[in-house]
Amino acid sequence: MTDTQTLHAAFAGHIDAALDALEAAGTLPAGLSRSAVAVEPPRDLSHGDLATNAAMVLAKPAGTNPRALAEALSAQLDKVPGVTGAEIAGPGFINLKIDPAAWITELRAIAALGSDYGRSTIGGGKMINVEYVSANPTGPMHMGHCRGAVVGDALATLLEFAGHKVTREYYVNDAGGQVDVLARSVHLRYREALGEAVGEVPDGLYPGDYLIGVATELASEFGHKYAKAPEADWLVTFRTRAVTAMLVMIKADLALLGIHHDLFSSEAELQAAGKPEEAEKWLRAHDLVYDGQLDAPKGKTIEDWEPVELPLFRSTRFGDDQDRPIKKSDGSWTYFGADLAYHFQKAASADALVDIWGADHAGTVKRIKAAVAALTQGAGQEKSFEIKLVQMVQLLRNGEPVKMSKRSGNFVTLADVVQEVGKDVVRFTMLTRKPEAQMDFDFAKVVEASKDNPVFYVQYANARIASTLRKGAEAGFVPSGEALDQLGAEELELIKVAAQFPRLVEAAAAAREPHRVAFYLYDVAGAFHAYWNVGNDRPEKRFIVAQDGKLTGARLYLAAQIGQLLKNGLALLGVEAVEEM
RNA sequence: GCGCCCGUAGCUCAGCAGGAUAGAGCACCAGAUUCCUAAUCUGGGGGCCAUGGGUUCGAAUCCCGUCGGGCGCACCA
Repeated sequence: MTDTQTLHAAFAGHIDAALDALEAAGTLPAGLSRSAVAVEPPRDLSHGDLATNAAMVLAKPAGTNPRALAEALSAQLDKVPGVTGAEIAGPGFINLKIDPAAWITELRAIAALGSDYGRSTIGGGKMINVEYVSANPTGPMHMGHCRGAVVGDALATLLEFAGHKVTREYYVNDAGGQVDVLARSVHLRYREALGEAVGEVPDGLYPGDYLIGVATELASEFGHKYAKAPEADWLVTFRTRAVTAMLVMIKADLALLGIHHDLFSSEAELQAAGKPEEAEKWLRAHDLVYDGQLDAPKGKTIEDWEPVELPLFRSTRFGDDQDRPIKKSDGSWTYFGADLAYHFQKAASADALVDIWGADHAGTVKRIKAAVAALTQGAGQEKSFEIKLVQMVQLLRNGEPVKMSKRSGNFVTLADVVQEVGKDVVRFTMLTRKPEAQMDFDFAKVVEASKDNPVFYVQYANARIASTLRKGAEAGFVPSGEALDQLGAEELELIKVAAQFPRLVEAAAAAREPHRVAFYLYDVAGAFHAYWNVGNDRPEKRFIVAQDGKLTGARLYLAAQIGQLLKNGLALLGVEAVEEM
């Protein structure tokens, strides 16, 4: 870390100091929360370079009116070095005009910090566990998993950049009924590999071809040993081998998107270690688990419904419709029963948990949060546990829905999509909308419109910069910070957009919203392209002005720093910063 | 029936934990290439922010109702 400070950090400090001064003078009551205070460029740039809402957000808790507080605060801010004017406007905004030299300083900060420009310490080294993907290990990744995978991955990177220690975790559901189905499906393919005519894959088994590989391996390894053997003889072996094979495939699929987890946690191992029993014991001792009967399900009729006594978690106390079983009638753990123990275990090695879930699991949020909160508090830990729901992606081809059913084997794999439209397009498309809104992903449109895809707009800006630097170098010009005072108003506008990056990173990380980074980069690219085109009409505004080496050096320096910014931003999204297109 | 999410321009979507005259892309119209990649840029038309109330100095943003769309509501995962 260097002691180079960004403009954003400096002004956050200035506002803080000014508020301290008001507190000392008795103008402002001490101890008010300043978390809502923001310094940002005003929407209308004619209002100034920076604006703060401090007077407005603090007026109410301070028991005064915004204008009066703004008067006092602007008097303080007027004294800050580098501020050339502080004006009160509208309902109580304070608009600051800044010495243009400050923008040049910011440009130098980008150069000094390089790939660390925008990196923040607001995370304070807090350890956050981000769990995402966690698809069942029963087949390859399909498009339904894609959005959560990309959002989770980008969020993890963003949190790291904002000063957190991050663990990227994948929870492997290798203990439920679906992996037994997987084992049986592989057994069928195993018999097939041994030459048996198995016919069509029966209903209830996974029909996909992707099981043939592992089945063939098992056939050559074990021969006919298990062909006629009772299930009990081979189930565990086949299940273990199949899950391992599926995970290899899943990891390869994720790698296509540039996604790599730090940790794969096994549900089966968790259960073998007795973690759910420990959790149950504690919950029973605190009257959060009891033996009881469930009501018949509502909204659905089930023919063979029978009331059974099960261990139930009192989730109705936490707003759930119904208490929820942690064990099945055969004594095995429900998904929920194992999951609460899993999250409790995760919480022991992290300060905060973030889960990325598909919206189809929304109904289980209340119970798991309640159970985990009870367990962690019981253990004397207050752990934040957030669940971010990612809405469904409706996959279309020419406006027609594409079926995504793992059962039928007729699903669109993630690998197919990445192959068809490219990793960067997939990632950027998934990240240019907020995750809680549903989205359509139409192949035809995405492929056809790929030339207009925003990702190329951003990448093109970076490629143009790279190209300019190359051309400059050919002509004997290199970026130089020597004559930056020659940069004019148009160049400063570009730097102002760039200077928002540190603030944006912090806001996006705090809100757990990586999509803001994508939209911001689009703005930066837009500002760059706009500036570039000024040079079309006015050759003296081009980056390379052959007869003026000093000016060219300064412009190339600017270009290089905008390029650095784009690289830093694209890295957060996991999108390549290509240098040539 | 109940719970969660969404409803902003013709289409696809932003709108940063209420704030200064609602934004962008696509599409449409009118322009800009003796130029460092036009995969770009400049300008224009187009919105009772689904709807009805409420909270307050101030609401697309917060709260409640209604309508519309999605997801979920088994000891599945």
